[in-house]
Amino acid sequence: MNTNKKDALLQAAKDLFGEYGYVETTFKKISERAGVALGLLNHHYGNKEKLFLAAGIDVLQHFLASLQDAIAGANSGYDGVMRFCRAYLDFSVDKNSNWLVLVRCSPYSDMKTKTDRDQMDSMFSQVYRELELLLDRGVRDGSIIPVNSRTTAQIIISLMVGANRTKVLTPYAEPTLYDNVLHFVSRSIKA
Amino acid sequence: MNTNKKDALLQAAKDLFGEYGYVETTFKKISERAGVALGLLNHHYGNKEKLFLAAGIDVLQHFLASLQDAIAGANSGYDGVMRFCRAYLDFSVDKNSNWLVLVRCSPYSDMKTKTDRDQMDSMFSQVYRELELLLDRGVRDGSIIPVNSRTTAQIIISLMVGANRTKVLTPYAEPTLYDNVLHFVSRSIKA
Amino acid sequence: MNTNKKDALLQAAKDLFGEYGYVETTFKKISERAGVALGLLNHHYGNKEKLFLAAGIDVLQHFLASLQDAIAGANSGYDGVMRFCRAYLDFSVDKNSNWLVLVRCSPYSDMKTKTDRDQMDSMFSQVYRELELLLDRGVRDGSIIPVNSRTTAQIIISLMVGANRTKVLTPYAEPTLYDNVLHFVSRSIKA
Amino acid sequence: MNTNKKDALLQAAKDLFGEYGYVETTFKKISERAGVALGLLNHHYGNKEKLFLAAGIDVLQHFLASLQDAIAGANSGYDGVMRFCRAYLDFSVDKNSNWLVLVRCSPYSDMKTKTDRDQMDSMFSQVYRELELLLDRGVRDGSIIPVNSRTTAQIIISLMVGANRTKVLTPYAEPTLYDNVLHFVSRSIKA
DNA sequence: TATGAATGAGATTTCATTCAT
DNA sequence: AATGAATGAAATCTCATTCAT
Repeated sequence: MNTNKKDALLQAAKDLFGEYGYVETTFKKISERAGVALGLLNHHYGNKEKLFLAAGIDVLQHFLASLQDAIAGANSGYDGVMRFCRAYLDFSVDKNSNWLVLVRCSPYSDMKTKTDRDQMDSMFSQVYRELELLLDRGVRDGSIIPVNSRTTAQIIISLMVGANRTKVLTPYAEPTLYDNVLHFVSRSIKA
Repeated sequence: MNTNKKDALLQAAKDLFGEYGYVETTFKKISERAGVALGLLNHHYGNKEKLFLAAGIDVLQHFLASLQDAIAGANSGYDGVMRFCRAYLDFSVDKNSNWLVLVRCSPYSDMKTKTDRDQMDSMFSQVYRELELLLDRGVRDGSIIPVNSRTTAQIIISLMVGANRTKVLTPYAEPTLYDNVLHFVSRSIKA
Repeated sequence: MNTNKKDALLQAAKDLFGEYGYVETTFKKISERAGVALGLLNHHYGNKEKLFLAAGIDVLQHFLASLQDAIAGANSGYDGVMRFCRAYLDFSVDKNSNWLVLVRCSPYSDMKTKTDRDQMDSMFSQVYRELELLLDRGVRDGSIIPVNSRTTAQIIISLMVGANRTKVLTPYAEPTLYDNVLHFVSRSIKA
Repeated sequence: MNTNKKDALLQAAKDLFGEYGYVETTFKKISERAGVALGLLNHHYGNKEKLFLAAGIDVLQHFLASLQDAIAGANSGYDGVMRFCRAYLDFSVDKNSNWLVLVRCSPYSDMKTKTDRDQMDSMFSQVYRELELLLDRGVRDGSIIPVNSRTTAQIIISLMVGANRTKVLTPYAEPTLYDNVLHFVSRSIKA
């Protein structure tokens, strides 16, 4: 159904967590934005941390799907890596991706429940794995210079993370930052 | 005096903001850790946000001093850039630097008072400027390949930011990440 | 329902604001007197000032109703004015009217929210208007000497206000003060 | 001396109590306005209520002196009463009289220490006594119609009180209110 | 007399969560 | 599933007052 109240709550939560961060986002605000009763939040999602986890998982799932979509048609390892990076950065500035939920605040690393933290971690690991596979492939098919895929993946993703934060959280990012970053990555791995 | 309670409060604040983040750090915890009365916090720092700002400014000042110290004796632009990066990463894992205050949570970007946000921003800008000067110098003295200093500075700092977050906030950082990052930077700018 | 907690809170607030004044009346006292949880106050009324406003409005509404009731059957302007004054003074010493809420302290004139202050003002204005109409009628029907109704209304109400304060706030009011005031008003307007 | 710190504190207290009321006036504000150290307040005045009492007494003393000054040269009882009323109302709008200290808030009637309340009461009684004496004199010298001086004094002062509150606390007072009140009093007692 | 750092009780307010309907 | 009144613990902040200097 379109007017699914459980989904409406999740969407409102993603919007608000991304916009205001974890603590400034209250159940009252979420239920009002979603247009449903306050009590429904605990009913459907248990507690705030679980709701936050659900929001994060949801964004991460779309993120992963978006990356996999982007790299699906890559015709070389190098091409795949570049598609990966472009998709990463694009997703991070897509108005509808609710990316900020993952950026704002640290409750994912503060999560009290180990299980929840693990669930997020394992999804992030999947992102790393995709990039490593592409780097390996590139080294094999000769489109990428010989590099340690694990090490290089971590550096590239660190660069994505940092560039993204510079872009969305600071006032001094150059407009061309993302393009520059892509060139930089290309230059540093291209065979 | 040595047993300055105002300073004790600031130190306790830096410790706790770094360890628990902004919201989980309460007045009660800070005053207990500092061994002073609860009311002294508002007496000396006005309110929580101002105390947080004072903590951030303090860490940032030491950070800047540390960077400037490190690059002081550089014998080339390239050498300076490498010293800069090493000092950045070293500071970020120095147990006594309270670096986490700057990493954890977003209140610096959420700060309600524009003046406060501006104060932090202007200090961060100084960090950028130092790196740009070194890059320019390296291009001039031939130790660095011809690059746009502004663009390159932003990429390098993005990489520092991302690598640092990967290191301190996630469980999957390789032990050699920082070394790898330094090699990577070196390779990408060395003439 | 009969055991309405929202209403119980309002009643407790009226009692306590009248008895102790604005600042000495705490949320704790109110919720204890009403027999409800502390948090319900903000849930239902938002904040202390809004609750105070609600209490004032409520008293004022009963006051206005009481005045209108009293003057309804007046058979002349003069009779109406006297009924008005008697009803005013009676209400001000009625144990159940919570009149003191309006007398004690000044937060109504200190109210931060302009809208709230305006709401109170417009209700007070209605009191003036009622008296002016009666004075006009009295002048027309010949039961009152020719006076400016606006001017006279303000003087009469000033006298009510002052007599009331003398009665309820000072220790030196004569027992017959109210009767004397009524005679005084009668003498000064009767044709 | 001119720069007497004790006096400076009292003056600041009178200004601020009148402007902001009892509770909104803090020791910090007073000491800052007076330009002296915070601790001096308790040192000189003991506690807040005693300071407030000192402020009230001081205003009341000037008030009494002002009334006595005004009626000193009265050439009839009637003339004296009119001088009394005019002086009352004038004082209440004199920018330098700090009259509002007596008007704002009710702490005088809430005062915990009986002795303090009594001290204020006895000064107010003196005001009543002055007016009663004038009324008696007027009845005797034939300038005032035969009235009960005690009763009439209380009514006249009630009118002063009410008119003053209407003037300084409400937005709907007519500009000519005070003049109208004086005429009204004159008409109601003149022989 | 003068200072201002220091204290801690107490106030308002927020908010996740529970629960009767 | 859905509602929103009700709860109470906990947070920030205020401020008169004390006290060492």
